[in-house]
Amino acid sequence: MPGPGGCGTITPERRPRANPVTDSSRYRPQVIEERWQQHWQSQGLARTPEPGPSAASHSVGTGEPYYALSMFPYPSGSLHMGHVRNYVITDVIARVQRLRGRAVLHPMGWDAFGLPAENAAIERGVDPGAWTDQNIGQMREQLKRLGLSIDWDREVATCHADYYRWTQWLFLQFLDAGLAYRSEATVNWDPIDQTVLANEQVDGAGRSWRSGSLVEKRKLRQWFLKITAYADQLLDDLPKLQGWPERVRTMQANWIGRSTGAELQFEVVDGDGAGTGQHIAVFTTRPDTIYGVSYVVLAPEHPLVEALTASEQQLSVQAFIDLVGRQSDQERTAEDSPKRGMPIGASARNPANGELVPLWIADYVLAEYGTGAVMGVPAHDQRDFVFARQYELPVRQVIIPEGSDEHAYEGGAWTAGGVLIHSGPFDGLTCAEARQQIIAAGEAGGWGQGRVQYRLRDWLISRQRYWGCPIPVIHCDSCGVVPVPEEQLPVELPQGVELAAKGGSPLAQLESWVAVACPCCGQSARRETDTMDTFICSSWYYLRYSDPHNTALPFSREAVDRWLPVDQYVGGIEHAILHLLYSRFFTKVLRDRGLLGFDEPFARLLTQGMVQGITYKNPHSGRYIAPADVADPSDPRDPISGEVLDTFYEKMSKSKYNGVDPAGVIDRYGADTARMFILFKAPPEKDLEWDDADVEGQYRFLQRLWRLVDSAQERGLRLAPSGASPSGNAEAPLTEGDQELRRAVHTAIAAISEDLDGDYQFNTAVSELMKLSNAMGSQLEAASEAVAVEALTVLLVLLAPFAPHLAEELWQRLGANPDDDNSVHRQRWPEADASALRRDTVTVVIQIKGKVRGQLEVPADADAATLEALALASEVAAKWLEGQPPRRVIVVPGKLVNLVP
RNA sequence: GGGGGCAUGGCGGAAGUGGUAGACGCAGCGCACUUAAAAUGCGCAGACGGCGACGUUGUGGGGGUUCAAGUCCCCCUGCCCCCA
Repeated sequence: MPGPGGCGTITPERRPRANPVTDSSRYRPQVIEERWQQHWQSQGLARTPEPGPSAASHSVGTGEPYYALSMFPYPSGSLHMGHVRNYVITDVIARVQRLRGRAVLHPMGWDAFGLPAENAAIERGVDPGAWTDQNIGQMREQLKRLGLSIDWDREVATCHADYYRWTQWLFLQFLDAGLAYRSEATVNWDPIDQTVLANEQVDGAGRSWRSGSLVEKRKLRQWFLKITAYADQLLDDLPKLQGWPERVRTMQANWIGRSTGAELQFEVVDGDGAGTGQHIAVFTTRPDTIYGVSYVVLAPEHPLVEALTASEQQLSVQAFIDLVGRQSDQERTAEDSPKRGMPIGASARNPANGELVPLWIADYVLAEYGTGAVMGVPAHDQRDFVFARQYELPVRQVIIPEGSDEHAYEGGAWTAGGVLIHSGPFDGLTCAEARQQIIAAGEAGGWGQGRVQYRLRDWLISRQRYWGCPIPVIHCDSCGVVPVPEEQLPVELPQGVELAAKGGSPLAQLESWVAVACPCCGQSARRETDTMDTFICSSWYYLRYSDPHNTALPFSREAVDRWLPVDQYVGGIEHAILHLLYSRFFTKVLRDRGLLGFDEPFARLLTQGMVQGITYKNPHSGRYIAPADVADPSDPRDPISGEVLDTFYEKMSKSKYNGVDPAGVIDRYGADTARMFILFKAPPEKDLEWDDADVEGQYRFLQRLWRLVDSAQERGLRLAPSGASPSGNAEAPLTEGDQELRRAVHTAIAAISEDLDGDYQFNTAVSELMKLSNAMGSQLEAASEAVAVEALTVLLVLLAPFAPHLAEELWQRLGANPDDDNSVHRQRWPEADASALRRDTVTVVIQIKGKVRGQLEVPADADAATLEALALASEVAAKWLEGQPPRRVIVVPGKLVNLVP
């Protein structure tokens, strides 16, 4: 591949300048990029401006704060293309905002706790902390090669004690607020990783998101955060997030899953039909269908099941419970899976009409949701309908569509609205009316009440793992759960723990660490040995960046309110639910604690698409083939069998051999090419197909820019110190060529400014840069010096956010002095000059009945009547109207004239 | 099953509030430079017809609204995502 080698042995300075085809006119990113990265670092170009008079000396960066944030990475040790895309997007945003005069915070850090470090420790006997720090070091160096304008002075790592000290401090805030509690719970137990998982970490097939093993159910005493207490706020504030993608808001709303309905009490009856005093509470969103109940179903885990099961049913019920226990929630409730259940030999009384209905247990009812019991209304719920058909339970219709007869809908459940029948005093009411009145009747009769139910569960945060943030509490036999006093924070992770042991928390095995005096009574007590879910650590890191060196608090109120909410957050769609919901929850809790003064942490969210690599697969063997082993990409064949391969793009991964290493791309083309390619190839939120040929094309574009500036330099053009606008005047009007070039320049300013405002469209912004470059390529040579210099100045400033190294190099080559800090990155974003965009004549289209038939060059200020007259007089009109006057004429000034015969 | 999104040349993708479809780039073709190639520069390029100026057709398929539809409405097909 003819990549840029950088193999010349003669330094540019020693070459004679006369020959245009010299090494000095070759773009060699390998030489310039590292130099500028070091220079910028020494100049503090990415440093976050602090408020106050000291910063006022410089014109740039003293404006309103702007916070540009990428989702911080897990430090795996190697950067992949998904990271590159994420951080380049955020970097462009940060750089544009600086050029626009904003004071920019653009930080980076590490989501550094988690299982990979612990697994590496077990497999290789290394210290998880040392392993993680080494990875951080590697990744930081890789990131720096991208030329990101990150303020590294604000770097945080969640696994460092100076960070997790405050994670613990914040946990104690939750504890103090009554939002952290311990509870015995059925938990998802991962038998491979030997830990519990949050519901969110179990996939649709009931497998661990990390180990992939089937998750088991276990009862354990666990720590929870009471996110359900904020369910309403988290849902109701979603409409505030207009800068978020609609689908992310929808996903969060679905996840919270608020449903309004009623909790109704069914009294258990004995064999003679007499009440036993025991009640089964069911939750339903359809209290209006209560007269259609034909049975009540309990979750197999429901606490009353054992007591209520008739003795002759004991064996089969127990067998059924065991069977269900092996299924995941998803399997149990999937609509297409068979519903299974059995009667337990007891009955309950319908509180509305006094009827006795049988009690069942079934797999599709979950103990965790609602009350763990539902009323079965086969006529008006599809799952109940399927269940009833299967077990020959009665189906009674109590809702009919308005105006229809009652037998019209027997084929399946009628789940839409209608009018009540067979419902005693409620007959004739609409569903909505009946819901209210039946709830009212229930409240009056003591057998029901309105209730709001959420799909959202409390957040299980306990992990039986070493490499996480220790939960800062102490268990004392006499005082109970005692928070570790603030001044004793951080509770540091101890060294030398045996990590390979299975079956519980590694910390529990280190007696010297566990045994501690109770802070309350001084008696011997024991530390909590669970660590926190790493999602806790990532739920507040964006706050810490505002004040990363604070040793008295996680952040000061002043700093956090100055920088937040984050103006633009950028990251993967995979965090649409968990991380973003948890962060919103944290923000609201901390607001209620008075620690910060805003409701939502992220004003705008950009979810960038995946980076996909070209993937070859043998359709018969199912084997993936590395692109390097495919001899002819236009006819991809298996290198061994010669079979034709399937070709497609898929997310880059090792097992598919379709990954592209960012370091290799930077080595070959430089960071600027990689940045430009990624931004240009696809809109930011869409998946991006990595294509070496397109990368090559992007490199050629940067080379063209290099040559363009090189020849301008040969001509002796230098950047003007003042930057006065060469707009011409009456005595010395601009030539037509100058006007045309200026129009191209200011069109680019307007278009790119538009593309970078709010909704970011980097792909079209880059294409506008290309257009400007094309225009300059043909017109710069003939342009006057003033206009040419303006064009060059604008081109380089517009280029600066995208290809920062090249823009800076060319800026300096055109005469700016790097030593007096005249960086292209400290310039002002240009303003489009409306007078440059003005033109004397414009082309309008002549349509005949909506079809384009010709064009007309007209004065730009021609009014509708003039345009109509010109169009009617045109040859096009003569040809198509055949002498008849048009029935109708539509004129869109500056655009078209439509003649309708 | 529910909710959301998408569908435009050989390919990636452009097209404020309906107003010249295909910007920009990749791949391709032609020309110039070169002994030649690479690189570079210039040009062509939706499809069909025509030597041509042009004409017809064209944004997944079908219908509709409109002077005018990629864009708005209805139906259908396919793909993707989320929730069940």
